[in-house]
Formats: sequence, C-alpha cells, structure tokens
Amino acid sequence: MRAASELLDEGGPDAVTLRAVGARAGVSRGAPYGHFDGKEHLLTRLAIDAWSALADEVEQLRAASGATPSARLEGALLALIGVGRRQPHRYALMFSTPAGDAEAAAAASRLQDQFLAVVADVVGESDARRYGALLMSSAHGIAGLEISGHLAEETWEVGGEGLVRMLVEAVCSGVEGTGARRRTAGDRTAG
Amino acid sequence: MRAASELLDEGGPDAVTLRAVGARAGVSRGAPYGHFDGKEHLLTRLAIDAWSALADEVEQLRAASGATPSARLEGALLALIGVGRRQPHRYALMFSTPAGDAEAAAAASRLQDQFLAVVADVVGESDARRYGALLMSSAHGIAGLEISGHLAEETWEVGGEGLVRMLVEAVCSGVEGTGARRRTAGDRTAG
DNA sequence: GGCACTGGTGTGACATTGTCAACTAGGATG
DNA sequence: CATCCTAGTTGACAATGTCACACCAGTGCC
Repeated sequence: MRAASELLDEGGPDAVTLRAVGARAGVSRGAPYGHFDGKEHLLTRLAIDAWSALADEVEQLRAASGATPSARLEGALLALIGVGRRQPHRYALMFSTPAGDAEAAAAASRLQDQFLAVVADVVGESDARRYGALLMSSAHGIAGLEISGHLAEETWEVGGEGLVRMLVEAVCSGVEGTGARRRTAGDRTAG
Repeated sequence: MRAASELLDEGGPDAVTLRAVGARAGVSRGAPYGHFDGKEHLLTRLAIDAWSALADEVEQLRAASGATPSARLEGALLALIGVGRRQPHRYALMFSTPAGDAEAAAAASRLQDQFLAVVADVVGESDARRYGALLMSSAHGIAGLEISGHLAEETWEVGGEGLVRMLVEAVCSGVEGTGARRRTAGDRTAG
C-alpha cells in the first residue's frame, strides 16, 4: 500500500487522503484501516521509509571507495538536499513527523550515525559531533530554504551547491588550522 | 481577527479552523469570509505578520548601539531561532506559505535586507550575500531541527546557541584572512 | 421621515474527509 | 461440511471549508 507514496510526491500531503490511497491501490476507502491505525500512522510509515532510504543512500556513499573523505562529506550533504529538491513533500514530512514514534526515531538515528561517520572521517572523532550538528543544520536549512523558494541564486549570488562547497571548505581548512590529525589530504582546489 | 494568531500558537495550524476563529472572535463561523478570501488567505496573512515582526526585531536590533557587529549578527541569528522556539507553528507557517504571494515575498525580502546589512557589517559588502545565505541557511536549519527534535544536545554535544557561536566565530576568523584561502589557524575556541 | 446602499454578520446547505461499526467474500483448517 | 481468519466493502457520523442567501445597523440622499 505504499502507493500512497506516489500521492505524496505528486500532490503533497494534502493529496494523501485515505480514499485516494484506496482508489489508487484498487481497493475501497476503508481498506487502509486494515493495514494502518489511521492516517497519522500511514504518514509516519512514509516518513520512516524516507529516513531509511536516505540512511541507505549515505551508507552506500560511505562505502564507495575512490572518493576522498571531504568528497564523501559533500556527497552526504548533497544527498540530503537532493531529497528536498526531488521530493520536497516527502522531505517536509520527514521533519514533521511526531517525535514520539520510536521506529521513526530509530531510522533518523541511523541516518545520524551514518552522517557522523562521514564527518568523523574529515574532522576526527573528537569534533565530529559538534561539526556534524553544524553541517547537518546547515544542509537542512539549505534544503528548507530551497523548498520554500527563499534561496534564489540571483539574490544570494550562490546556490545550494555553492553553499555546500563553502561549508566543506571551511570545515577542512578549519581542521587544518587546529591541527586535528586526520589524513584529510587536501584535495579541494578552490574553483 | 488576528485572534487567529492565538489559535496558531496554541494548537498548531490544524487548530486554526474558521469556526474556531469565529468563536474566539465572538462571531460566527462564516464571518471571517467577510475579511479573508478563505483559509489560505488567512494563513498567508499570519505568515506576513510573522515575517514583518521578525524584520522589525532585526531592524531594532541593528539600530541598537553599544554592540559589536558580530554580537549583532549573533543576535539576529538567535532572533530567528527564537521564533522557532517560542512559536514553532508560526515559524513553520512562515516557510510554508505559497511563494506566489507578493506581500509575503515583500515581507520576507525586508527581513533579508535587514539581515544582509547585519552580515555586511561583519564580513563587508562584497561577501555579504554569500555569507548571508550560508548563515541564514544554517540558522534556519538549526531552528528547524530544534523544532522537530532532531538536535538533542546530549547527542550532538552542542545546542542552538553553541552552533550559532561556532558560526559567528568561524565567519569572523574567516574574514580576518580575507582571501580565497583562510589558514590563519589562530583563534578557534569552539567551546 | 422614508429609502437605497454598504459593510459586517448569521445561517442553511453541500462536498470532502477521517473514522468506526457492522457486514461479507474467499480461503485455510478441523 | 463447519469454523475461523484475513481482507475488503459499505453505511453512518462528525468536523471542516466553502458558498449563497437573509438580516441588521449605520449613512447619505430625496
């Protein structure tokens, strides 16, 4: 019954009516109640799937060899922003799900762990949490502003990719300065 | 009829029903239609008010003497985050209003201008837009993650204030270097 | 005074939606 | 064949957004 996912991506959360879900699935309006406790539960499931898929994406990206740690970090940040671009409604749903759900919290935690590992490869274990929070917040903000249309490039002279690059560079150079030992092997050439 | 604002802050956007608005205003359910084109329009008005109030706050903060530019920047970032903390539903509404409304865009633009001026006092005119976009995105992300409960301090070892301080310090030290490469490597405290 | 007009209001009506209870068809199991 | 479980269907109800129409006070004009 995850054909509800299509409705979410197509018409936003308002288009996800149980009747429409049933119609798309070829059943009738009350059928979804046999699988979910209600609309809230259905949306929570969609959010869990989204968290899980993004965690998988970052995990896969982390396992990809042939990329420098900073490139993987940039990729992870762009993965988050990419969801916001391709599936803005799903992205909004991810961060609007009630915090009480244990399964959703677990999925989100899995993404956080993956992301933390990517960050740690760049800044080291000791600073990973602080920098991770900063980078995650920034990427989340970039995604949110892009979705809401408040990040027009003609206004700010820079788009999401540019901001991500600024972040990664700043973190890398900042780490160099403090002497946090890590084989970051400066790979970025400004430009 | 801005008593609808109370409902928004109390019970979230779902609590803002035209019937409840009418009841709280002492009128009947259809009365709001004499003042607004519909629910969408009412919510847009609330969003415009929120944007405008925040712009006023930053403007007032900018005019306050006796504070260093970086302190004013920190204050501006915390002002945004503060709205997210004190009135999370209103904050979410601000960034979910349809991008088509001209008045809302104007109010948002006014805040952007105020914020840009604050940033320019720290990093200079030439870099204000790029850094402004980065800082605004980061603050927006911090606010969003705090609202959704994904920025627990015990997980990330740092809270919203700490992240803002990291940002301001990073920008300030970065500007000292004034160049494409900033390896001043001098003053990072982050703690 | 009488009257049309206007802005705000009250109310009935309708469609949509979430939700639940009762009921039904189809297959597995004894 | 009888029983039971699973999935599905339908009827019903409440809440809500929305519109059309009636009402009512004030205001200017004859």
